[in-house]
Formats: sequence, C-alpha cells, structure tokens
Amino acid sequence: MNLNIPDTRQQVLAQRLDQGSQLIAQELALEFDVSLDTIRRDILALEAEGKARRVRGGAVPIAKPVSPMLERLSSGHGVNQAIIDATLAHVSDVPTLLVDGGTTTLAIITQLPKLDQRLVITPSPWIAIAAQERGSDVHLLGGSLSTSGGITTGNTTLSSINDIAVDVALLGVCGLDADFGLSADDHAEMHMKQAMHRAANSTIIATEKSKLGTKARHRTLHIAQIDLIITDANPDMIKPFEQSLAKIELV
Amino acid sequence: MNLNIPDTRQQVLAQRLDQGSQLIAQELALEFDVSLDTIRRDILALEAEGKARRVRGGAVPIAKPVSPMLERLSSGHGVNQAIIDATLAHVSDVPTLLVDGGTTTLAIITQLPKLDQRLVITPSPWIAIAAQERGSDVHLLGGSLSTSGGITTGNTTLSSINDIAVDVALLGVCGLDADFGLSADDHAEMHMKQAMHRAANSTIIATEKSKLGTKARHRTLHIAQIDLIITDANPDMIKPFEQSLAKIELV
DNA sequence: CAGGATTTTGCAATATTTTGCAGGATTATG
DNA sequence: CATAATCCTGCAAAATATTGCAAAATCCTG
Repeated sequence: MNLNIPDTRQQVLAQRLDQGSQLIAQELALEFDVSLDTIRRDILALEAEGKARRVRGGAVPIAKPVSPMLERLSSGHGVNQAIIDATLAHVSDVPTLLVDGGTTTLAIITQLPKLDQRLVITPSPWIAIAAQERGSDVHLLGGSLSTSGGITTGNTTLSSINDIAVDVALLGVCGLDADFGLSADDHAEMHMKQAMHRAANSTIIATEKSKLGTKARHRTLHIAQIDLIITDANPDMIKPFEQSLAKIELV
Repeated sequence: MNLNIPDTRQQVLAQRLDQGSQLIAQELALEFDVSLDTIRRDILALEAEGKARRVRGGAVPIAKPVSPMLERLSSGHGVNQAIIDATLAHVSDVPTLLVDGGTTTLAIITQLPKLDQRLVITPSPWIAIAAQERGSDVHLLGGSLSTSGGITTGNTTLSSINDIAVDVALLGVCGLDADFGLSADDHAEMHMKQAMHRAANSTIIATEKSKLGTKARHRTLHIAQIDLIITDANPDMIKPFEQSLAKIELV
C-alpha cells in the first residue's frame, strides 16, 4: 500500500482525470479511507493547479479544447471572399487539382463550381468531403492524420504523392516571408507540401494578409518555387516580394 | 457510477442537441432517474445558455447555420442511443480500431470516450475527423472516395489494408439478411468491408432494425463471419439469425 | 530527544444547491 | 367544452459546500 498523504492521493486523482474518468468524492473517501473533507481538499488543490473542474459531488476532467478546424468552421467563416473568388478564377477549370488542407483552401473548395470530371486529390479529410459535396471525383491520400494541420502525413502518403502528376497544386500557408519563403508548423507537413509542389505543374498559394511576413518553424518552399500568390494584403506589404519571381495577385 | 448532477446532465443533453436529436423530458427523466421537474430545470438552463429551444414536452436543437458537411458530421440524427451505448461498451477500451464509414458508425465514434493512445484506422474521412475530435490517433486509408458510401476504395486502399492487423473491426451495414448475410451497395465497398474483416481479430456490426432482413446488391460477409451484431430489433426479428454462429446483442 | 512550528485531518455549525412535490395556471386535443 | 397533459410557482427536505477550529501527526531545529 502507498503512503496515504495529500501528495500521493492527488497524483492518483490527477491520473484518473487525465484518463477521462470523473471523481466522485463519496467513493474516493471510502477507497482511501479518509473523510469526505480530505478528499474535498484534495480536489480543491487539483482545481487550483488547473487539473480538475470541481462540480457538486466531486470533479470532472478539464473541458477539452475543441479542434481549431471545427471551431472556425462552425463559428462563421472568416475567410476573405475576394481571395476565394480570385483563386476560383484560376482553379475552376483545372481538371486535376491537388489541394492542401487549411481553412483558406477549405473555404475555396466549398465554393468550387460543379464541374464534370474534375478530380481533386488531397491529404485532408475536410477537403475531401467538401470536394465530394461539390460533385468532384476525390482521391484521398492516406496516412497518419496530423493534429496540427489536419492533413495526412507520413511515408506512405509521401510515396503515393510521388506517383502522381497534376496541373495545379493549391497550398495552404502557415507562414510566408519574402526571405524565408513558405513555412510550415510541422515537420511532416513540410514534407507533404514540398511533395505536393513537386507533383504539380504549377503551385498556387492563397493566403490572408495576416500570414504575410511571418515565419513558421519549418522552411518549406522558396518564394521562387511558387507560381502564384493570391492575397488581400496592402500594396506596401508585398514590396519585399516584388524582386522574387513569384507572381502576386492583390484582391 | 456517474455523477448525476445538473452540470453533467446538461452537458450530455447539449451534446445530443448538437447531434440533432430532440430531447423528450419524459424519457430523460427515466434515463437519468430523476423527476420530470429536474429535467425541466436542466432544459431551462440550456435554454438560458442559448443551447436549446424549449418546446412542449422537451426541447429541440437551435436551428444552426452549419455547412452541409458539418451537418452530416454531426448527424447522429436518428441513430438509436441504445445502440451507440451498447457498441461503445465493446469498443471503448480497444486500443486499435478499424472503423467503416456510415451514419451509425459515425454516431458511435462521435461519442467515443477519450483514451490515450487509441488508434483509429478508417477509410472514411468523416470517421477520421470525428475520431480526431475525440483525441484519437488516426490513420486514414487513402484511395478514391466512393460517392455512395463515402469511404475510400480501390486497389491502393485494399493493398494498404492488407498490411494491417487490428483488434476489432466496426463495420457499417447496407443490408443484413440471415441467409444472404451482410451486403453492400457497391462493388468497391464490398471489397473494402471484406478486407476490413480479414484484417481484424473480431468483427462487430451495429445496425438499426430497419436494415434487418434487407439485401443490398453485393454479398459481402456470411453471418458466421461476424462475431457480434448489435441491434435494436425486436426479439422475433432476429429469429432467423439464431441458428447462425454470430452472437447477437439486443438493446 | 525535547519543544515548537507546520501540515494534515476530522468534526461541527452554518450556508448553499439540488431535488421532489403539491397546487393551480396554461396549453393541446378531440 | 371537457379532458388530459404539461407548465409554472413556492416550499420543504436532502445532499453537498464552506468555514472555523482543535486534535493529531509530522517536520524542523538545537
């Protein structure tokens, strides 16, 4: 048997909370053979550490943060309509599209005009669903679903993407800097975006001005490798980009 | 034992509303073993938070402007809660789950308890998203997205599924007949379900009674190949199945 | 080891929350 | 209009929280 001191008990309780179980004061008092008050104090301590949410009768795990993707999707789409329209003008007639994940690309794909015989290839389940609803044929690239960006990654994904060739790759952006180039938050996502670029004849990027000038952790593409950048930035914000080869379209 | 306090109940109720189910005060009073008044107060509280629209006899979901894709994602609509609970009892602790597409399986996965280190493998982008929401690691099987069932199919999918071994496969149902067995609408889906069955140690099926006794186009599995069938059918509906080897759980 | 400080624990008195119930008002339904 | 179901209101009982306090255990120091 363990030491029956606040420290040990609270450790056990914290572990159970992590595991998702609820703490019921009455039961715990019996289990640890202490009074209700003592358990109550333990829970009080856990709450102070932010490890528990106290409720009448015990405690429950801290409410989990919902995924950022679902969050944004359900709470109004903050994607600039002008960006969407400008991008659609470039991709609407493309018969084979390779589409990255992300809120911007998702917003674009949900407004893709219906077209017979279009094929959308994507590592993102969100994009896959949206594209299918717009009547496209969809090829979903398999792999492990990364928590950060919501796209599949991994060796199997990479190898399958290396076997395809498409007209246009539409990439999402974590950071975009004139010198540092396009960057990604995650190492696995970086490889995915690079592979998508290689598989496509031309690479298009649509991004909001807030991403301009920012750098994410992993350098992914040089600006020169990008064929077209579509953004809602002010003219002076894109000055650093002008000497590069990328074509920039302001909306 | 669960905490039966306003906080917990209201959380459950809110979740059901999100799924599109309507709340019936009488039923809930029985389910939670409290008086009608208590449920009424819970609903009152939900209404105050803007999470429910109160109607005579219970409450209905707030009409929320969701994209069609989200709508389908949260459409546990019409799936019998008892089936979900019974299935969860079998799969909650399984560390590696292979999950087919379909509204029933989707409703189940959206209620999967959080568990560290669970891996969900699926050919369905909807399941993938739902599983990720619930904190699971997700491996998405790539391939062409079939329009009928919403799962990926094709040779690449089949070959990748042949390389895996899991504890439990949770399959959806198009038709289920005592003689004809489990059947699928689509030829490609048939192959997928068969492959999923082969990859798993045990095969579980959850289905509503409306599917019982019906045959879809393509015979997929014999009843004897199924380890467990969970359904809300009446006892006399499953008589034809009794001579088979499959274990049947009525809810 | 003695003696004092600190922590932990259980208890009692007092709030607070939650619950079920009784009654009368209101609404659906034939 | 009559009837049944559901709703609102106030209230009292039960469960749980909070607070203050004192006894016990433990730790610390010389």
